[in-house]
Amino acid sequence: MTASRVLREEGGYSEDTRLKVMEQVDRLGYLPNRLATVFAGDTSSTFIGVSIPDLGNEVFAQVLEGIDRKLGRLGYQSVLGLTQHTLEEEESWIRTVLSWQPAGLILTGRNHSKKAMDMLRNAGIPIVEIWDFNSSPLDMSVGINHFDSGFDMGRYLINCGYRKIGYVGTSHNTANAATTRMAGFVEAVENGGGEVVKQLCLHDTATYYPGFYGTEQLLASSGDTECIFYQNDAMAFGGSQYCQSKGLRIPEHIGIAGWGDLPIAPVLTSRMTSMHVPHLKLGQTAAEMMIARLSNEPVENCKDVGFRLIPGSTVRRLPEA
Amino acid sequence: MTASRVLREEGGYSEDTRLKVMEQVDRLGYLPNRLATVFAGDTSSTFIGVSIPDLGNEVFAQVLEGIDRKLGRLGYQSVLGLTQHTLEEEESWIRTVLSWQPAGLILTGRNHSKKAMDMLRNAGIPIVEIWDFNSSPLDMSVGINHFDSGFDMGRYLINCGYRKIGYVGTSHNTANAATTRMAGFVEAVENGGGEVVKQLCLHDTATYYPGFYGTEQLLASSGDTECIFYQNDAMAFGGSQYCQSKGLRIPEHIGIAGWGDLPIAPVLTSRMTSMHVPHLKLGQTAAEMMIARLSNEPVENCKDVGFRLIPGSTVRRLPEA
DNA sequence: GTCACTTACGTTACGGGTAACTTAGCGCTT
DNA sequence: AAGCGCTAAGTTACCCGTAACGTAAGTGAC
Repeated sequence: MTASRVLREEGGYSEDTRLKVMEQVDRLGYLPNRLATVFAGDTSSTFIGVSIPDLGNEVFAQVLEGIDRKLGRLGYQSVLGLTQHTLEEEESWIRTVLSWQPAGLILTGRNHSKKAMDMLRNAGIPIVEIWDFNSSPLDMSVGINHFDSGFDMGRYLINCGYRKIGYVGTSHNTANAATTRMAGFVEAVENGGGEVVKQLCLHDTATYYPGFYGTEQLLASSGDTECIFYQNDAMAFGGSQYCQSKGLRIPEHIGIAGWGDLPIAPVLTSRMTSMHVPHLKLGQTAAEMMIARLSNEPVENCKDVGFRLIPGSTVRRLPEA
Repeated sequence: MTASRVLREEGGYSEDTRLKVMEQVDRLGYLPNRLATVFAGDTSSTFIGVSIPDLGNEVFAQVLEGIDRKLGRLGYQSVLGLTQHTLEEEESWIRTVLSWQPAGLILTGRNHSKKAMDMLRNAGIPIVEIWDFNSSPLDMSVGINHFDSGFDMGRYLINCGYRKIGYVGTSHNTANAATTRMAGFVEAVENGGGEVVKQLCLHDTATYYPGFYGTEQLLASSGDTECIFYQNDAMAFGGSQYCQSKGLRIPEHIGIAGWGDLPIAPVLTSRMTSMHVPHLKLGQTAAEMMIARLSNEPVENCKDVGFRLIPGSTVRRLPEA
């Protein structure tokens, strides 16, 4: 007991005793068993469950980096769950991770299976839903409005004078943020008198190569496409490489627009038209909200970190009005 | 107790009782507290601590993806630690994560602080050191021989006829795999009668933009450089973009060689000369070794997953002998 | 009817840390 | 010298799941 007091620096022991305890700690290489503390119910754990769809997508890797760096600095640990974009994986991961008594959960996306929702509600721990901004979250939410970001890009491309526009992305069983962006995009294009000549949703990862062959497929079936909007910058870059390999000049022959503004963008000779999203900050904000809640500080429970359109030079300039 | 037996499907209860238990489980939304089980010492936990330097580097994101996907499928959870390439961060993370009684640890790199080594030895749990192949690991190891991979690239560039070769990478307080690669590279170049005109180690992340401005710096001080070897593909790509922006043609005016063979490589119009490393497989192998050990299956304790030189077309072809 | 055995379920104890309480010893006051 | 307040240290009980053991019925053989 006295040793426990010394290790927690609780006071109520003499300097003499403290030294004796520390000596034995060193001699034995003693490490406290935090499981016992949490188990006894005296404090909550320092685990934060973090679910992420996949790490092949650089965007999510950055979000996770933002989360874990912030959590780590404040004495918490991320327990990772890669859900592969499926609600079943997420549900089974939630069940497991909750049995380890985490202090809180950070989940990517706003869709959860019914059983997952029940468990989350019963868990009685802080939950931050990230990525999709959600004004009526389970508990807390931080993200951006994907519909609006797609809509703004669609309107921008219309304003640039494009009318026959294609979309290349990936599809999953569940509606996700990318689906929402696409919906916003389609609405803006159609409102603006344009036409989405093709919505290509590949069953693949949202990375470079699918962007490359997706563009090949799209142009094969809709050769008159003037501009293509991609699910993210990696796919857009793959697409731009395909176009160049076929001798199509960007933006003279075809416009290319990405989403996410990846770290690769600043080095490209032509700046990619894209949507900048503060990924790292998004992750950090999620971690901060979580920790504020765990420290019983007041927290705004919805935060929109916003996006910013990068005009770039891979679509043609706005025509002089 | 009967409820415990039902939930573990241990047998020794009637169907009638089982149904009654399950009914209450549903009614109460009961989730078992795995902490208690582990705490009682009956089983080990299903946490695996995973330390990763950073996730901004796509290579490590892929390794982590390989690890977590495999662990997740087999019922284990990754507890993440981003060490930011420092031994101090790693040590403090190890101390914390060990207090949670993980079933095992997967650590990136072979260097650990003295105190970390003591803790790791005392922990009595399986440890896999990844990334650097290590024939005398703490416990188990899977990775590649970075010295050899640098050496092979150096020899290849010499064989291509290059003599004045530059290196652009990043530096950290501690020697790491990249340092080892550079050493192998320098040895091969000097053995082959070439000269490493400049070894530029930036205090920055190993990503696109540092590759871009590092190349600018290198060429400003050593204008006669014939070829540049980069710490990784992202930096090499940034470098190639710098060269192109200055009108330098690749490989006619300057050779570019990367390392790691990132997913971006297949879409580039000119295949990047690089070193292919099976990142995902490396992660999966680490997870498999861990789980085999935890299941008391026999495990080879050192695995070299190997690398493969991608000749590419960003360095000039071998001259006809 | 007795014994051996099985099935179904109950009871006790334990793990490691700590909250809450108790005790021992000391110095100071009156 | 008794009484009080304080500090330092010890004791007990608890958290929850399960191993190990106990027990009460039921079954079948002889």
